[in-house]
Amino acid sequence: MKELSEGLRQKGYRFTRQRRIILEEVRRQQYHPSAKEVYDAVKIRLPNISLGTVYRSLGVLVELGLICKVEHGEYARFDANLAEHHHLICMDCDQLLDVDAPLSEPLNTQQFKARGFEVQGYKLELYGLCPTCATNRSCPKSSLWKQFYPD
Amino acid sequence: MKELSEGLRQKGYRFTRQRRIILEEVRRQQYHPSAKEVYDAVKIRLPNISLGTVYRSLGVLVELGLICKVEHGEYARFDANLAEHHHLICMDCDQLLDVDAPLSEPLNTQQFKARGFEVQGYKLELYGLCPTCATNRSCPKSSLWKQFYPD
DNA sequence: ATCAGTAATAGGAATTATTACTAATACAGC
DNA sequence: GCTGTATTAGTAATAATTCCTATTACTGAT
Repeated sequence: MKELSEGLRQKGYRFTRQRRIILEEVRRQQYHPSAKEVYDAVKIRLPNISLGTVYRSLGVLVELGLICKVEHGEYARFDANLAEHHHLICMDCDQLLDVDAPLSEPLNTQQFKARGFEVQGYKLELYGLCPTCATNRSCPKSSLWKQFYPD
Repeated sequence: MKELSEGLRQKGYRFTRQRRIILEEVRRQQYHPSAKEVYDAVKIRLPNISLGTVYRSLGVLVELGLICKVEHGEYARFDANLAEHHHLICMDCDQLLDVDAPLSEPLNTQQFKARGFEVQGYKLELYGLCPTCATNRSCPKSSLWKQFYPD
């Protein structure tokens, strides 16, 4: 938690119980929680927490670089995984998953300079099948089956 | 417009004036328009068009693969550019721009297979400076200047 | 061309993620 | 502990998108 208190002080922000617990709960979630899901988890420990505080605190944590925000679909999701990784949206179960692997060939961000762009970073979003759905697909009882026998 | 009427027929959808004009207007816009901006443009030609129709039609056009949807920030944007390209969000002027260039080294989507992911496609979002802001940055009256003399 | 069946539309209401507002609270420095 | 002020709780407001329903207008058959 030192990085939180240090980061907050450097920006002139205050170290509050709410901010500490919100960060702890985002870190505890293994799937990317929405603001509402963070709120529900924090509410168990701080029953009077307000949703506005969760939104504001998540914004501060993103600003400090302690979590990142993934905008996909109808609401934003948050992620305490700071290692270089990418995200995959499974086209079968529609889940958002971490792909904890750097690219085998690092992306050359200088290649866009010729066109006048100065690229400083990037986000890579992969589309396909997650390990679970990729495995089930080869099985007759898989999701592929559903197209013949829909619910 | 043949690809529109054909695509609609294949899905069992109808070819309507609204859908045709909405596609024409998205194609005319050179910057990625929001649903509201498409609505405003279409309204000049079809004064009674409703916003709901624009949203529904844009959804159908995405489904047919005639336009793509870029979700970034507070609202979705639409893009009739079907060539392989990426998007850059300028960290200075906050605009979303097309980067009309395929990667110099094509991304190897098979590299994730070892981790169980079957990657079928991807979206690459670049962060940095657009040509205009990158040029202005080297000038004293640039946006960099603003950090010393904020508005 | 006319007709019938039904998908699509117009118009407006409903939904919902996120932000804004304000009085009360609690952190930080002395 | 005291004081100044950032932060919070609670609630209202905002705004993108979707939903609802009577009416309109495509489409395929006559």
